[in-house]
Amino acid sequence: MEIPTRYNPKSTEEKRYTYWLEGHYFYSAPNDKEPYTLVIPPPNVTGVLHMGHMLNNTIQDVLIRRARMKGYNACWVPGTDHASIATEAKIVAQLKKEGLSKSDLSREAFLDRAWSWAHKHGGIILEQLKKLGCSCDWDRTKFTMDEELSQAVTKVFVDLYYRGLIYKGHRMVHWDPEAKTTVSDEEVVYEERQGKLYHLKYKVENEDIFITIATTRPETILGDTAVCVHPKDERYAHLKGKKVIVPVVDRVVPIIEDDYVDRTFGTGCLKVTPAHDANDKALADRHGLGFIDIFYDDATINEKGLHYQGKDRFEVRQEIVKELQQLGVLVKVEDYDHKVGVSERTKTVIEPRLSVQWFLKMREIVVPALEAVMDGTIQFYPDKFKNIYRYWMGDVRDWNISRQLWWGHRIPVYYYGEGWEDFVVAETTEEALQIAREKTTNHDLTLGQFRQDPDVLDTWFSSWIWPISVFDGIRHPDNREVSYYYPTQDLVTGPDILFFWVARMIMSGYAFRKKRPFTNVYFTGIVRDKQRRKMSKSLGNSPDPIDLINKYGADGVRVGLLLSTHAGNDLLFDEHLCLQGRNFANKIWNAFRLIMSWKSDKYIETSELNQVALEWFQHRFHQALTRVEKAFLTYRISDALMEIYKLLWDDFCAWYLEIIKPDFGEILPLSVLSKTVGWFENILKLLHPYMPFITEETWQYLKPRSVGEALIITPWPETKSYDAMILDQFEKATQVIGQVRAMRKSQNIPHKELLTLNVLTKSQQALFDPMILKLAHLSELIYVEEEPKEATFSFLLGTDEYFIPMGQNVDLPTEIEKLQKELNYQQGFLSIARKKLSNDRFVSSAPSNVVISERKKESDTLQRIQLLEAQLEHLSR
RNA sequence: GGGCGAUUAGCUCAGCUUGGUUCAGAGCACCUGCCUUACAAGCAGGGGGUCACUGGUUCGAACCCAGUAUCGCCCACCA
Repeated sequence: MEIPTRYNPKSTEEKRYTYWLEGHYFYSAPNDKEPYTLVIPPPNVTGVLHMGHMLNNTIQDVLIRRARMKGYNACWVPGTDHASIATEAKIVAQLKKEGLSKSDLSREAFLDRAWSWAHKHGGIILEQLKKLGCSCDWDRTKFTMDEELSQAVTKVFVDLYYRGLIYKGHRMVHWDPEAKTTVSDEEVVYEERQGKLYHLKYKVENEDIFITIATTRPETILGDTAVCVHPKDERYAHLKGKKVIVPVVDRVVPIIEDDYVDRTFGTGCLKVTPAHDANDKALADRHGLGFIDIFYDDATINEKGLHYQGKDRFEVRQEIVKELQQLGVLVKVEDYDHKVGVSERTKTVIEPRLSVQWFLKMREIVVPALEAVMDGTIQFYPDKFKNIYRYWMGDVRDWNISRQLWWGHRIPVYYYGEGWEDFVVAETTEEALQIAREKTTNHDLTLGQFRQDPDVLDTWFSSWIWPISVFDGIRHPDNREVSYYYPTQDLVTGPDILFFWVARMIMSGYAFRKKRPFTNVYFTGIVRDKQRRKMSKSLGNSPDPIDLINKYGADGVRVGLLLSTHAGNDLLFDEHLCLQGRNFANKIWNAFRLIMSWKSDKYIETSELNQVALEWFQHRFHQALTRVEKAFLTYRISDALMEIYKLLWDDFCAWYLEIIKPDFGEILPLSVLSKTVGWFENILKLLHPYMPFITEETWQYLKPRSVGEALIITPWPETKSYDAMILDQFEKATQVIGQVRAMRKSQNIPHKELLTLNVLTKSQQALFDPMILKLAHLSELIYVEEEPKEATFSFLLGTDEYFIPMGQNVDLPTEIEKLQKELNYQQGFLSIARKKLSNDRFVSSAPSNVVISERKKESDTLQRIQLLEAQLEHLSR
């Protein structure tokens, strides 16, 4: 095989991904091995891969590949989410382009369109994940609206209904007038908006006095059913029990008193619009008031709004202010900034509205879910999210699960009477009919008299059971798959869906399997640009991930993303990171080429130098591996990568390969070459989860491999203990080399001129001397008893002193200055140590080992000062 | 309004749980010199930080405590 001089990511990636697919390496089925399971956070079926997905799925792929190599039965389940409201919005937008609206189509025709859209776009994002290298078991690909998963959703609804946890309620809900549906509390986001506070005066009935209220939404006076003051407010004491006339509509409404009112805000008097404000509704309930709904479902004013009927709420706001002014009741207008709730999906201002909806009771279901996270049964990384979780779980309100949409799981409720009062809940219409017949004792009841609830369920009502439903564990709780794979191991997701998804999966896990759905949750950060702006389509600051892959290679992009990601920290993405990843891939490729270029012969004897190098690298490798394992224990995935990065680049390439690199024309002993290949292979193993393509590619070139020897399934190296002393000695040897190199540089001594190094030491450690000789270009290294007589350059390491004979053109002043600087530093250091030691309280209070080490510092420093002074004197002569 | 977290080199972050390890580490960026026969997507060398601020505890504080400032996040019905 010809090895290309340059690594070619594109051809390699296509070739290797096909190779893995054909080898069925991603495939998983229950067996005797211990499972390691991941379920993908299902992206929206119509979505396109963005940087957040890239990060999230790269992390999952690292985890699953590592688990696979560690011998687990690794299973990563991919899939997509139907994303009820988001997808429906896209279809509606598509219709709009054709001049159609949703109501122009029948439900069936609309769903046909949605399905064809889903089929057309559904595969795109998964194909993109393949480009990234994701090793999902594609045979298991699931969609939340698959028949099997849809039945699970229905079963869960029915089950919870009969457990008394789902109920139908007339409540104040969040209404999205754009999508014309309710949304849950979590789907409302609050945005700071500049607004106005309007002061309006209402005339008191039969009297010539007025009361002034303050409101940000003057259009809602059309629905006023009272005004309210604080019972202890002296200013309004004389108005007790009286009535006022609402301007424009001329409705007579009572003045009520409630200590809910903040006397210091506005005028201390507020208007009550129970149909369009949750607080007002609560007030109205306490005081037995009625409510007047003034909106159609698109938030235009309905017939209650007189001449405003048919106009949009914001338009009406402008117009009614003018009318109020003309009526002379607009007292003043103040600027007022406040938070406005908008729909997460459509960004439309949410309209609080009274409506009949389906709710899931949260009180009970939350209990085991909260406990599991608090007692560590489920671990969050980083754990600061525990607090946030606890706070939210502590006062979560019932979950509004019904949506006035068509795309989604239709609510399994069947009405058989005239209105919406008589209904049955069942998994199938047949079952429903049977129940209804028994309930009504009307055995002539027919399917024709049945109407299924028109609403669908919140998207999250299907994804909250995802870890169970992908293994069909709802319909068949004891099936082999779910028994084997559930609970899953890790969940990797963004903190933005902590409440939407993570919390609810934990609830459903306990509600339906009495077990946690996963053991660990790794929260990724949000991918931002360098200015810390969230990456988004509208800002145009988000690179196309596929472009990046084409430019830097999938491995390069993966490394770029992972190098700077710390759990829970936002990732400030910069293309430069990918460049670093690509350069790293290049480094691997060149190390590989170098090794492949070496000739070997089994009859050549291993030199002392090579033995030393091999000895050291073994310890260094196991030190790195130990650190990698430790980092993974706490999901410090970027730390682990950096450790391997340095192992390959600094230790393997810069030191090890340089040490054993044969001189021109030399041939390596076979045993050295094969051991070198072995260490390189070990590094490839550690690197494989991060950079699957280039590692598999080089792995396959290194040796002929059978199907069972693919890197992707090669066992992960065993951690062994290592000798820190040897690593220290090596470290010291590298410092000697560095000092000699620096000396050469400052004195312009060419590499070709071999030098002699004299060492004056108390602690002779000659193990790495051969390496020093080679890499510092020395002719010899001599241990001496005392300082050489002739003038030399010198440097200190610890208490060892090194001397190099001076050549011809010596730059003495530079040398003297350097020594002087060092001397000053040492003297400063000495004074710090002495200051401590002269403090009686330090000597008496500090632990003895600290005092001893301080004494050693003092004596060592003194010794160094003496050496430096002697050198200086020597040179100054 | 309530709560949580952060503030360490130009940038992104470790270190803080258990205060003392030769006066703080990494990667990137930067500076200097090198196209040396794996790699200029590289090699060798180098500079750079009163650990946000103010107090306190202690023989000793980046680390523990209190306060201040700035930033970020989550929650919340003040019209």
